[in-house]
Amino acid sequence: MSVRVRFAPSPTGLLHIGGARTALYCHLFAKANGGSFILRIEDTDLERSKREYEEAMVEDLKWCGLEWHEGPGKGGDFGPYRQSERTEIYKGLAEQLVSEGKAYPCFLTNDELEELTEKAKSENKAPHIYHDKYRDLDPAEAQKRVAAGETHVIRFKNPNKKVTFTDLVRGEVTFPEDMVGDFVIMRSNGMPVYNFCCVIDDWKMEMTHVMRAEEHLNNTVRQLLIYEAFGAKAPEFAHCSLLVGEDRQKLSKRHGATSVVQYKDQHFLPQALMNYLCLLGWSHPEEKDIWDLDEIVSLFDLTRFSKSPALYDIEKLKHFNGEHMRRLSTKDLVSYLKPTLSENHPFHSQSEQWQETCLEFFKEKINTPQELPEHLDVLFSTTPSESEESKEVASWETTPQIKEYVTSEVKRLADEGAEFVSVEAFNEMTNHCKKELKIKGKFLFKGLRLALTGMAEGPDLKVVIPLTPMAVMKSRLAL
RNA sequence: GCUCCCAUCGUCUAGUCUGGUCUAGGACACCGCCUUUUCACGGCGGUAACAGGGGUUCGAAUCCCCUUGGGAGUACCA
Repeated sequence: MSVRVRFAPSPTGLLHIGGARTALYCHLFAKANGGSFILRIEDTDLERSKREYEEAMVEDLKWCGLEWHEGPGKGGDFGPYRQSERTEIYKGLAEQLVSEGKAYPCFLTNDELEELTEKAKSENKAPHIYHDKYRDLDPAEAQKRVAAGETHVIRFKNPNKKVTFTDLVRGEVTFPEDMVGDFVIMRSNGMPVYNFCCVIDDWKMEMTHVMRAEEHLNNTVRQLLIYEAFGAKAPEFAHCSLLVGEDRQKLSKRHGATSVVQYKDQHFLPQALMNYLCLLGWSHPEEKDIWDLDEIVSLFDLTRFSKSPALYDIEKLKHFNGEHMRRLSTKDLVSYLKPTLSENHPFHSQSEQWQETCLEFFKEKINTPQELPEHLDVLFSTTPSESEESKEVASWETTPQIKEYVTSEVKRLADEGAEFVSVEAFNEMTNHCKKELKIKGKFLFKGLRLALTGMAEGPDLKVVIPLTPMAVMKSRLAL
């Protein structure tokens, strides 16, 4: 039987970094095994689920490069893929359980429920211990009350047995018999509850593996019980570690930028995000750290998962982004970085050739597009630096000599129609200062730098000067 | 409270299953040196970890137990 795994988000918000990682693992696992990756929308929470969130998630997933084989809008043999469109299936199956005596209607009101929970707590017992009041109500009587339209939920009649299963990343896990009690499977509004519809769908959609985050580990006991009630074969489970923030708590909005779309908006490279996320809980067999997804699919397997939670660190993500950016071809590099610059940035008015040379040079100095503009200042800024160092260089008696000379030289070149000061021209200036003005060492180079760029430090002048537009040069020299 | 999970540098991790080759390896960050007119890049190097305690064993980061610590769950959220 071929592998089938699903990513099943709830459209109650934007795609989260943690969700993206889970989706990535599912995608990779399916691909590594020649199986199918399915997208299923878990929108049974009517109040919180929004179609716009679903649409945004689809977009973000696509941006991540995680394509799926079956899902809403895409089709497949096991649809519909939106739980809100499958309520009849759940309803029928819930009724089946009731008729088999494996589930029962419960008429507890919210107030009663709360009271019972408080009572259990005050007695230091599990909160759910008294929720089974209607467990043994005569089925005929229950049926009558349901038919009369009395508000009710459907509870699962827990056989109260110890549950053991083998998790693909955690090994054997055992839960005690009294862990969950008679839990709700159908809400009073007729919608199923997560643990119920999740099982139905994984079963009916013939999932072979369920990969999800550790927060769901405890849910597995309920789900296993339901599979058993239907006599259905449960899929294999793999619970991967949680992603945590600085405070070691589950990563959430309050930890800052945790939505995928924020990284998209900040122009991170999706391949860098995926690469980094993948390594947060999974390790490459040869400890390689920079790669594209398709380079590791054949290597991807469940045995290399870490069991402990991983801390999400944006600084390291930036490093990954830098590495991936440097792997881009010149053409891709330009089309990646160019749109990140503001529309009126002087970069855009330069030639294609110039842009390529420029970015090939500056890519070494940055990890993210945000860092680019400040580096570009050395080519475009006409505001001289006011740092201590600049003041010192300006105070040297050789500096005015250099400035006077290069000013006349640049003027001559400009008058001749040169658009840039070429490397050759720059070298000639340097030699002139050296031979005729007898200036050398740091007095020469720092003086030249200050005169030509207005700054005391920066990248190699031989690269920077030929890239500086003549108009900028003239402005700096007050020509 | 109860249940479950987890535990190697500040962080992500390799090594744990199949004890010895681990005076614990790599990466991010940090620091230093080299190169460079400067900064960056690069190269080289450095600081830094097996939570604690008991076992088992000739030998334990690796196996067992306890303690401690952290996390998750305990909903008519998923």
